[in-house]
Amino acid sequence: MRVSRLVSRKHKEKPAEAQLASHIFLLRGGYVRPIANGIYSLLMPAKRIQHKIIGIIREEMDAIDGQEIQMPIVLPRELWQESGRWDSVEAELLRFKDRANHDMLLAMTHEEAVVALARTEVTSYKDYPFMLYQFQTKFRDEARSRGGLVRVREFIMKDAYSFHTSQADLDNYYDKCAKAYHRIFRRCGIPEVVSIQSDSGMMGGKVAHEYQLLTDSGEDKVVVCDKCHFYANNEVAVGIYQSEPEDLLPMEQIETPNVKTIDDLTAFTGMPETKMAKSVFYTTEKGETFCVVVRGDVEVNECKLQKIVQSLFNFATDEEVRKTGAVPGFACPIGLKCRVFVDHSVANGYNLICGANKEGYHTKNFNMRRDLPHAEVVDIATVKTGDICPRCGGQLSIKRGIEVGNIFKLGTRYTESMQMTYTDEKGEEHHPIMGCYGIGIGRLLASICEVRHDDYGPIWPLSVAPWQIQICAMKMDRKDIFETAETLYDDLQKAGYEVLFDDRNVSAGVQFADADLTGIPLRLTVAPRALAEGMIEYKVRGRDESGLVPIKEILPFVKNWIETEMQKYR
RNA sequence: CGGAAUGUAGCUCAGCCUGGUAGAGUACUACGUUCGGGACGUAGGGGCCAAGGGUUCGAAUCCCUUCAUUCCGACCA
Repeated sequence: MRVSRLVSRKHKEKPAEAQLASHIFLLRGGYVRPIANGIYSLLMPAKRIQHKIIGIIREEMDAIDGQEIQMPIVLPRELWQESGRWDSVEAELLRFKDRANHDMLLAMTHEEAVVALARTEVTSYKDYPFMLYQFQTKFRDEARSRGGLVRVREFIMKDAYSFHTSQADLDNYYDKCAKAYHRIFRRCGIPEVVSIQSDSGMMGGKVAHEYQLLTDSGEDKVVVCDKCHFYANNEVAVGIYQSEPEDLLPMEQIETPNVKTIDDLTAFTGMPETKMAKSVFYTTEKGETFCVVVRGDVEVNECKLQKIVQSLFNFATDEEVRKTGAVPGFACPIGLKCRVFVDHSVANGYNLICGANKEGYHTKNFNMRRDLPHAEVVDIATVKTGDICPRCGGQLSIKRGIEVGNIFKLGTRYTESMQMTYTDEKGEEHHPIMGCYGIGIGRLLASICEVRHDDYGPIWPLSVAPWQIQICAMKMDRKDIFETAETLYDDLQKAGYEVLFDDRNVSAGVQFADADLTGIPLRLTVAPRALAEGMIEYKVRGRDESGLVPIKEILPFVKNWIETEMQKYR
């Protein structure tokens, strides 16, 4: 490709709307252009990167016996009614009517479609297991897209669905897929992606993992143990809150005028937050108020709480709190007329301070096991830096990450609701067990840029770079330069390399700056000084690796360099 | 869906407070001088100042409404 022909304008300045490095460079480098909120066009450089990423993923999916298919983007309402998601998924699902006034939707995921396909194709146990996958556009009407290609509304995803006749077979395949995912990220040049335990959210199912690229610019919170390399999503991570055993002292009331918050209480009593029990009240959508008790230093994890309560909720008003018999600011979980959930951090504590349900008073020496024995003990704590790892006793910390992929054990959630069955060797019918496996292609592209760039632009790994080689030619108006550069371009292309040739007669600064924004790994420069010696210069993007190569030896040099470099991405 | 900010040339922005009919840099076109890390000069093209309504003799500027974008939350396979 010639730069002079390439439709991909470069910008010197940071676009006003971009904050993330990947967003800035993808716009500045002429990779993507926004069309509407969270909807982008890809220009040739980005399209080529996407093509390479898809190629890598396809190889890895084929290697675990995946069968590539393609399902439609537009689906009819009936399919999603079968699974129940037409009603359970709200605004994120884009619905519309066709000319016959029939309800349709833009697929945000393809479980329904793949089950509809597979249930008529596969009816015997002999045909199991199998995995179907595709690269297909998804549309999710996100409340807030952001970060360029990191969170968009329309995007291409590799989604794969496996079908099994036993849990053991799914477990086995799930592990194979997990390994394939690590290979995919390694081959895409981001081997630091980690898999973490996650919440299965609206997908249903029990076991799920996310693949997170840990980076400060990520939007997800990830809990990490530096000692045993345990990773978990903040929504499911569990910390341990141990307390030194103490003798149980008798409860007593203390006078605490105007002391309402935990901060007030630590200041007033001189005791640490870890000796406090904090009561928080919520009211569900149905209007039921309940109380949760956590240690003073612990934040309630509302995602965990939602799963326990099985309902949406908001903070209770003071009036709602009073109805339970508690006094706002001096609330105590004892003797309330509502459900009470106690976090392990409080259940394991000794002689804590809590409210007294009496204006101006708190209670000393609250011991949940003794004083509130029938409360429900649950895990509703938000893990924070410094908490104890449940596996190894090391320290947990919170890091940020970008979720570049995920895998789920779906079970029979969809095959039951959509009545997909197979006949086993005894002639009995069963619902197959499913797994599903996703990778967002555009997000992966942006993520690579996010962690592989310098001040001047992206540094694409050779395995995904839009082109393998960039030719810069200084002073294209000189005949010797022109002829050498053109010949080099021809020869490299004939030898099968992907070459971007900057054939413009512009200054070195412009060429190099644009080359940096394009981020191609190997740059060859044809310039007067070296050419006088019969040499061509090479420079590796993002590294202190450069030198001169005799023109005659350029093809073997390139061959060797590319082969050596590609070793890193196998 | 809440809170905040911003919409002026392809891009980055000034002008707005204090109303008088549109500016800079960059990018683009032509010519000349330059030429190894975003050169310079001269000339030129390019804007319904987000949209709609109002106030006014007169609105990019003041007021109202809507829309869009960004940031922070909520939400999110």
